[in-house]
Amino acid sequence: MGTAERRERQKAELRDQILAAAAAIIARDGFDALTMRKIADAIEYSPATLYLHFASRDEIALELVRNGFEALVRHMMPAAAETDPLARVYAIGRAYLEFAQAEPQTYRLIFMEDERFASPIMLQLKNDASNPGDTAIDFLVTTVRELLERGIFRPLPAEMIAALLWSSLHGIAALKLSCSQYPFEGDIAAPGEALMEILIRGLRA
Amino acid sequence: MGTAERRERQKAELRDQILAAAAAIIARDGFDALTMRKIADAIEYSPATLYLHFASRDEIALELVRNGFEALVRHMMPAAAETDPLARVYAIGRAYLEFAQAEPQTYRLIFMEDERFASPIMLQLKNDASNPGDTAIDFLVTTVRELLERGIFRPLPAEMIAALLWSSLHGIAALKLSCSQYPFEGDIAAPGEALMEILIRGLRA
DNA sequence: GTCTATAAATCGATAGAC
DNA sequence: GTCTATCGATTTATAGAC
Repeated sequence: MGTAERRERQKAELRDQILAAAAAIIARDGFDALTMRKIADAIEYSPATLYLHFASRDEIALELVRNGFEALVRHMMPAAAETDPLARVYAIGRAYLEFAQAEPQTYRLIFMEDERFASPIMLQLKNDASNPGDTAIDFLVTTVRELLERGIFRPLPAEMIAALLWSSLHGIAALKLSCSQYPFEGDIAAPGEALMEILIRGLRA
Repeated sequence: MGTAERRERQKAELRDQILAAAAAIIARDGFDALTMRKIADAIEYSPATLYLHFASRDEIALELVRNGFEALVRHMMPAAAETDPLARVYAIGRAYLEFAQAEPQTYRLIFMEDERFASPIMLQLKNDASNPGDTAIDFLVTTVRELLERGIFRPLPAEMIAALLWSSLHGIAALKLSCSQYPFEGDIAAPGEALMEILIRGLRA
């Protein structure tokens, strides 16, 4: 445990502190409220110090999008463990909407903010086949494939079905976050359930 | 035609010029790029002049949201004229997605930007029964009612069905605008069509 | 490493001359 | 009615002292 290691560790710790403070600011006041000064105040360092760990505000934001996306995937993990594929679709959808409501600013940051931040993650999702099953959309595609193989769903492209299921749920979540009073008042779990029922009925063989 | 009338007219004209310039800026660079200075430059007046017609930047934004929403409704009018109710649902959905793609920044401004701007419009939509059939969501609710009365759709609350149809289409549009490459590459008309088919199949009696 | 101090830019909005 | 001039606050990011 030399001096170098301790320094490395402390540096990483401060980096994490920065990210945690930034995440807290976004969670409380939204992405636009994220400024270097506020982060610096929160961790009780000077703004200049932040630039020793991140090149710019955008770099912090991008890291937060990555972390946020991981949190979303983590939140959906239990649902992906459900054995019955049809029940799994429901469970995944429920978990997805739960996350959107529980961490609205994180959800917003990932999917509704600047395309500059969301796109890199999404494109990685599209191109990176290194961790099949570990990404959110793969949960859905895999499950849809299972339902297709069992003849429960009509023969349609699995990726298309998954994309439509996803985007439909996103529609509810996004509308709720952009206009909390209409057309969905209160919790979106019920409309989410109704939507999934309709969609799955429409997809059945 | 006295002097007073001319002055009134000229004042109204300048007001329209301001709104048009603001709309152009948003269409080109998005809502965040809308600043009083840029508007002033565009119409070749000083920033101070803007405050003779609008109290604040927010007031201009709110007016643009109103205008944008009207443009959306106008774009959907032809679809609402379709006689067959089932074909009308498709036509309304198509027109909706068309608008989102044709005027992405307007769509964004209405539904995906600050809730402060969207909500007043949406709440008006919710509470104002003065112009039934003249608002976008009413196009859909009325059509759904027709399909319910004819026994084509299963007996579910018309408002709920309409809200789910709308939010599902919004999901495609919003995802496209926030992440243009994934999961919907290119035009969203095809996935929109596929989604509507699945939904309507799931809604059939 | 961390700070202070500050540059350089941008913003909304206003006061007061004309 | 319109302008000039500017206030006051905000931002990201950096230079240079310690």
